[in-house]
Amino acid sequence: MKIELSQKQADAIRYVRNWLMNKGKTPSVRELMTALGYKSPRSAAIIIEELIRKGILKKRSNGDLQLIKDIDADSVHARTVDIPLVGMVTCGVPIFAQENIEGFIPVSVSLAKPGFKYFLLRAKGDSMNQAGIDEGDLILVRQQSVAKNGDIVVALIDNDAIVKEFQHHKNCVVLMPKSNNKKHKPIILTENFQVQGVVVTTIPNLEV
Amino acid sequence: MKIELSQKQADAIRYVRNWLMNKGKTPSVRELMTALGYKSPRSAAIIIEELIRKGILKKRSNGDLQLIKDIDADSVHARTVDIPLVGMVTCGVPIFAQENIEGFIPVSVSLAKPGFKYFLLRAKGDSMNQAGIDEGDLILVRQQSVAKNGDIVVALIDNDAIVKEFQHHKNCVVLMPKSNNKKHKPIILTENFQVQGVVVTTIPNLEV
DNA sequence: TACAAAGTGTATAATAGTGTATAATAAAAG
DNA sequence: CTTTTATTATACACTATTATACACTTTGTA
Repeated sequence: MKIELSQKQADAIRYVRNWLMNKGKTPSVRELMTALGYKSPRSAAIIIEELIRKGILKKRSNGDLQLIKDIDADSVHARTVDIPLVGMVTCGVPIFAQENIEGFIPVSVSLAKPGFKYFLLRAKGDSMNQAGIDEGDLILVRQQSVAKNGDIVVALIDNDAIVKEFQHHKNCVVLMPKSNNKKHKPIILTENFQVQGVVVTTIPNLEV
Repeated sequence: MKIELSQKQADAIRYVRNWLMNKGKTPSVRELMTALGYKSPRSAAIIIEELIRKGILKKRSNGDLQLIKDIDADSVHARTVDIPLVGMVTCGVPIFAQENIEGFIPVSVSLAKPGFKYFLLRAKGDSMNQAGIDEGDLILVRQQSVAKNGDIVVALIDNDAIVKEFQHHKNCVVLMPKSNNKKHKPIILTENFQVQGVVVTTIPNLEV
């Protein structure tokens, strides 16, 4: 199924995706306006309406946008798969639920191997900079609920997605930070919590 | 039944929980304000109003807040509370005094249950290695002044935090070492000494 | 007891940002 | 030319946040 796109609409999609990758959220109407060279918010709003009508964008309940499908994926790059970018993790909701997914980013199949389930996460804070993960990086995570000692895992703690080193001891599990910054503490847990996945690789933030 | 929470609201809940755990009361509007990074009490008040509306907080007759239901600790999302790490115990100073606390470490609420007061202690020496406590281990201690026979208790003797097995006899209390090292002797005390707490669990050799 | 200081919850108005809608204008097409 | 389309300037309603003020309680001190 081919979708007809105007030049401006294609630009808008690319812009939304880049904004999503670099800032972790979709742009506002006025931000899209200036990015596309318009001088009125109405112009950008019309582009958005069209893309929603074509099923590429969606409007969430809170008003934010959501990038449903990536238009490059089915046309140009055959050797990529669309991996969901998980934003704010909503309380009590599976990490792959619709409301957690900000959009889809094409990732090379040499990283995201067929047969496994992956998601992308945006790193915040510097608690993992010793492990090569800096603020704003995108983290490619393979979904699995088991981990072995030394794995860098993603876990949901206190309504936040935490990325730390997994250490299983006799009675408990400790999630260790890999920062040299003393302010980052380990987290001590019982065994009855769920690991969301293990980090495969990180994609450095292109911006800055 | 799921409750939609914004990030700020989730932060607020965690903050209230920790405040409750460590200070025995809920924070004031302005304390929550600074904790959440706001600059106006109105902003924190709105968060509180929302959480009251969602049935998570409640306002008592005297105006204090009350944490009605913490989001149920299911297997996916682990909840934590910040437990003070007590370093060197200073002479004559209560164990929870500011000068004794090195920092706070998040511990799962399934280990540190709300309603009790806990602290973490670093084990030194090998007097408890038979009981699975080695040098450098972190010990999670529930604060209480009574103990029953067989409990591993923390007691302050001669300005030192001692971890030993509690045994109450007719006229005296004996603190038994559990080491196979002969140099560690039992300590015989009269009843007028203070038990600081009982050991809940130990975390092997955590470098913080 | 009286007073002052600090901390409390609450309320108001102002600001900045948001999405959206209207009517006027400019460009393109018939 | 007229008609249609795209774009503009502008306004409106809404939300989040801010600075600030007010009335009240507690607390220590003179």
